[in-house]
Amino acid sequence: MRISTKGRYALRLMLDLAMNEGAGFIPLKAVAQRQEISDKYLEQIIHRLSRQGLVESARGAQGGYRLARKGEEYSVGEILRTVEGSLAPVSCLDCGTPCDKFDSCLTIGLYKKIQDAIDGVVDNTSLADIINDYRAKHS
Amino acid sequence: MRISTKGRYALRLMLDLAMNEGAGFIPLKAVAQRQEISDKYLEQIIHRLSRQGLVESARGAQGGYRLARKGEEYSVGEILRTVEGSLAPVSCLDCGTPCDKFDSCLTIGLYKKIQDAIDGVVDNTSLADIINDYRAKHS
DNA sequence: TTGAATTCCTAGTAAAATCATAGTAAAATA
DNA sequence: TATTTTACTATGATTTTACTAGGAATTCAA
Repeated sequence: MRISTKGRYALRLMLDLAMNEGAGFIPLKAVAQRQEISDKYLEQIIHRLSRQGLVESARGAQGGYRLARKGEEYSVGEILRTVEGSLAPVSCLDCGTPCDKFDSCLTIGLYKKIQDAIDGVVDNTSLADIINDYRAKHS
Repeated sequence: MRISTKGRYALRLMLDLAMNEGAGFIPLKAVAQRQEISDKYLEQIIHRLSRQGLVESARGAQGGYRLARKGEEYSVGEILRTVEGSLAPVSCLDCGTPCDKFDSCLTIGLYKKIQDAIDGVVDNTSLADIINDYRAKHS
């Protein structure tokens, strides 16, 4: 039930961009240094976020990335799903096409509840929420 | 965020034993056949459950396994943790010893919420709950 | 007492996933 | 034109997952 580094790095990356909102395009290397993450690995991760339109990019000198929207308009769930693929605890819940034993499956109800519980958190927490919580705690 | 086969098989195994409560010791092969799971793999899984006292075993002919308690006295969380080790979404939440960046970590609060959400489901669902829900739905 | 059934325990192993690293192409800027 | 930066693909190491194999120990029944 672990969130992979991909997901965790994506979150830290997006939070870093959110905290630097308004500073224009930020080169990925700067984020990588601040977050102490391999910049080449971060590159792969942000690539997905970029293709899905979660961040905007600018090539070349003075280029970099920035959020496409405001921090409060990103849910953690959207970010995690973009890089991790799915947060479902079992694959049957993934694509809507149930497995062949769906009707006789004792456990599917439990897994749905787990999924709903996770979704309830990640879909109702925004990047801004996280930053605000943190600032409130450290002031 | 997937529950591994180990966890899912353990659940099905325990549910199978729960549904056969009162039938004495049940050989693992019977469970394996009913659940269509490799009996050798199940053996490994139940071994952990057995060492932790979740099931009782009897060796030799007419031997097998049975629940150590009643179905309503097992939470799904206990079973999953026994075989999977931990349900925490990140390792920092595992052993209580926080990582070195704990205080400056923006995201730990989020991960705690996710963990609490998952725990809220699995620690408040018993084997008997699952069976009752299923029977209610299929009557 | 022998044989069958069954748990107990340890190793090994193939495939998949994870976590990167490397290198090159393309674009933008100064 | 040189430098900076993203875009994209390929590759590799390590770890985890999901099993498989085999034999020892135990129990029961004939």
